[in-house]
Amino acid sequence: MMSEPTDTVSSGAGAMVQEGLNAAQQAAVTHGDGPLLVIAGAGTGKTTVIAHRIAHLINSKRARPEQVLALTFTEKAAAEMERRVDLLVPYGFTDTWISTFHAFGDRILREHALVLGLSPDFRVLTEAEQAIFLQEHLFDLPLDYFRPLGNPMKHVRALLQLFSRAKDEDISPRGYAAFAEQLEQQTLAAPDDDVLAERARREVEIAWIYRRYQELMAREGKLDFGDLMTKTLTLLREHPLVLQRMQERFRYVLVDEFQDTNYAQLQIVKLLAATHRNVTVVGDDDQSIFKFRGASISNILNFREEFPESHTVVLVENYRSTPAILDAAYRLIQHNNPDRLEYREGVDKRLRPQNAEGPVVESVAFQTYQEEADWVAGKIEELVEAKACPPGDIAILVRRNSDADPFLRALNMKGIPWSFSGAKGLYDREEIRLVVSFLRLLADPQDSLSLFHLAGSEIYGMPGVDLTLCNAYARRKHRSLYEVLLDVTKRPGSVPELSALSPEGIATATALLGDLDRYLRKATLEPTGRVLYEFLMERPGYGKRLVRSTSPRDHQRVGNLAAFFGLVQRFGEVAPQDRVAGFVPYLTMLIEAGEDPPIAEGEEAGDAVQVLTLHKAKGLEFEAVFLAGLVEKRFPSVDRKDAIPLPDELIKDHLPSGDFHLQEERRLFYVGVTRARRHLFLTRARDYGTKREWKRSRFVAEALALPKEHEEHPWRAAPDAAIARAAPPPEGEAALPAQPDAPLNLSHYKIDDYLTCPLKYKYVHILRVPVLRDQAVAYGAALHRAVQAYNNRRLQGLTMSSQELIDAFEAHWVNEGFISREHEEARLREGRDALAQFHAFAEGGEPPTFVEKKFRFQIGQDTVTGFLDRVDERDGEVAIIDYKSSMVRDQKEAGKEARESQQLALYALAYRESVSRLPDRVELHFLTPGGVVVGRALKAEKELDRATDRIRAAATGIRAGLFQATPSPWVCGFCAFRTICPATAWTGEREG
DNA sequence: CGCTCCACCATTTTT
DNA sequence: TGGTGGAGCG
Repeated sequence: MMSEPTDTVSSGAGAMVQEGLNAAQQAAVTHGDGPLLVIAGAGTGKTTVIAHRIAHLINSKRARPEQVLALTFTEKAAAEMERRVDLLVPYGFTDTWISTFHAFGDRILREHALVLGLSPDFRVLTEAEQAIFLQEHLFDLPLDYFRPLGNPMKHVRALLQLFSRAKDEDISPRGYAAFAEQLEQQTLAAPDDDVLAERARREVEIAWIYRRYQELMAREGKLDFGDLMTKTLTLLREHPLVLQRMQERFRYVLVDEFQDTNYAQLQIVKLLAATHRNVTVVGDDDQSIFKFRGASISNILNFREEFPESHTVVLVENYRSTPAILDAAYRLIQHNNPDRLEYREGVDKRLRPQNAEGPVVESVAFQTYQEEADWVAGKIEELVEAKACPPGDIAILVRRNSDADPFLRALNMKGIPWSFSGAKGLYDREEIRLVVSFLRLLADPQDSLSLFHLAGSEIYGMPGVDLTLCNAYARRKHRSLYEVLLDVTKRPGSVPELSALSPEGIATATALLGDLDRYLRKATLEPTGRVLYEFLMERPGYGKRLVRSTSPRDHQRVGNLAAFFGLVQRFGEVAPQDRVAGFVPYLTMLIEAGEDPPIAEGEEAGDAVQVLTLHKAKGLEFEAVFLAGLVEKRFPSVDRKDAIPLPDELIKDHLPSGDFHLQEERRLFYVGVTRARRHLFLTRARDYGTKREWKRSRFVAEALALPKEHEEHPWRAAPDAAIARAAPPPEGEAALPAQPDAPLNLSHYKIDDYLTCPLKYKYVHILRVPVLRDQAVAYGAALHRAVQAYNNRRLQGLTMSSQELIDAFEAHWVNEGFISREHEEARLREGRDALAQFHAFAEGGEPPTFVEKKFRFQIGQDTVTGFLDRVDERDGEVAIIDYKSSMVRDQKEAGKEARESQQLALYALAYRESVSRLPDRVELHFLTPGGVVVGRALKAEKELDRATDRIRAAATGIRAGLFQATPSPWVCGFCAFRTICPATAWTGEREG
């Protein structure tokens, strides 16, 4: 072991690089050996200090460039650091390691891959790729609870997130298993504790999955981002020689944003510095805002315990903000005491303003969020016109990406350029969806949904009437749209029903099929990228048109298409053979796995108002900052746990007191406030488009020392806003001609679809756009048919054996939409089990009175029709029964579903309409492999009235031709039309 | 004061 | 579709 160098550098050394530094900064820069904690408040020159310190170590010959290791979190921060150091060191320092933690891990793991038994060209998977990996191995994994057959992918992302969190905390599969076993032991001691037993079962399952996941990944030479940290740690721990070489090599270790490090990263730093102890960490506990991704604030709070001999430098001279802004920040953050370094360690962290006093911090409230946004946009206009600051030096900071929308609209109205960092959603751009539909068609010409989309798109522009006619015909005849278009174009007159097609429509279809034919041939021979390129640039030349356009909007579309080409290229790099037929399923999996690449930057991003989330604003500064949407429940937000939380017992970051979540939100607010140099506005509204009245965020009061807000008059919706909301859509494809007198034929599904989303109704019931049936629907249908057959037999006084029942189920089985053969088989087994259970259950009961009873009744001029699965009339009691193939936890939940079922309410109404008597009860029979679970409920006049209202509402809308989409994340997430739906597509600008 | 039901509203981000 | 928190009831 080499001996530790002693601190022999005189105080004058390195004076060259210290010009312009204050005393504290100088102390940090010129600190000799041993651990150093730099507590750097916002705007106190944190990056300057690290850069100068690195330069100082090199220039003073304390260390050679290659002996310095500086670790950051983001590529951006690493690049900035490198640039700054470059300016300070007179000669090249290419050997200095300035990189992110992950890049560091990646590099040394590749260097030492063989020691660890890794392939040196291991591949690091993105999140979406991880999900695909798990999907492919889903049935190689020991899953039960976490792989519901109705939706096997349900927990995949949550599991991956959990594994990632486990790696943050340096928990190996073995460590997880030990924890799960311990829980199991506890259940032995408390056999009556059902909750504990359930928990133990799940944790054991997770531990198994975690272990298998790691094994499978290793076998295929794949790592995830978390592995870059944990495997590095393993390398350092289990290979003393490697560790020793590292310690000798990196004589000085510096860590930026130390409050963001997770437990595993701290362990790496500790190991690297274990012998020489030359570790400098720079951070600010008050700016720790990444707990959700593993940041362990105790790393910085407890640094002095880990390194008792450490020196501490506190940077408090703030060169950024006015005194008023710093006052507000300080008042606010003190509410996090006592869980702050300042309080715990007794240091004074209060920022000392170096700037002159500026305008006061303004807090403004509005009635509606539109007014709030308009005011912000107006104020920005003022600032820009008064030359107080250019647009690019102004920021609107929001808590969530979705809060940005009204502000972007308001900025649009005033023609102020903006750049929104949350602009994800490449796949939702219309130009991307079009090329995706094109590729899908090449992979499967029978994909009528894609053909429908492409034919009606701006590329081909087939007249809507023609397209609808062809589509409806195809549906009626159970043929694909492709086949129908072939007939219509190749054999004119062969389809008498379609003789009304316009010549224009036929010409368009001919062109489209011609192109398809050409590209279908190419697609088998040439790589994906080339086929796509020709489609865009040659025939029909959609891309060429965009490239030649002068509109900035089209330029952005071109940028998006270029980004998409990048994805195609990445596929080409990994695919054994790069063809469209392989690319399409890969892309489908990527999209389903939730990959969501950002869209191309707009033109004027250079000098545009920056709209950002607070998290993204960290490390930035602006002349003027608007903190918007400052109301309780938004900011501070409500605490939401991870889908599968990492057990508390396994988390190392433990703090003595306080409301963790609230403290973190407060730090986020603190980060926001301290971004501002001169102008700071705190805005909010009382109405954010929901029923409730939103209250002022407590943080506003804390920052400005305001008294408790007294309640003014209760809020009322501005009448014009209410009218605007209720008004029909101005125009566009969502509206069809109103047919005021047409009687409608409705069903439960039609009503439900319309009320879920009118545009969905239009797709399903008017345009009849074909979609692939979900496997859950196919499963349910087969189950229903079998039960129906059984009930019919019983009705006739006959019997049906369990085996016959299962045979009927298998006869109706359709292999559709399963993610693998194993999935299909498991699902078949589940169905057989459910039916065996049903058989036992039903054999013990009386036969039904009616099976598949048809009903029909009138509401106004409209007819409602449908079938009742089963009706039992016995001893003067009437029960309406509906069978469900979905899962249900217990009787209680089944009862709840029955109570809330709109379908059963409609059925009860139908029954009363036909026999003038209410059914005594309605029942849902859930057919689960564990047994039949029955939920019972009453449907009284109140529920029937509600059902009638729903029928009327749907009928009115349909009659009026109103088919405007009502998009919302959770409805669209299940909708089969989301890939072609214009309501979720971005065609370009946002409109007001 | 505690429980249950019902209405309401659906993060944050890096590698 | 699911968790949360407020309101209302016992």
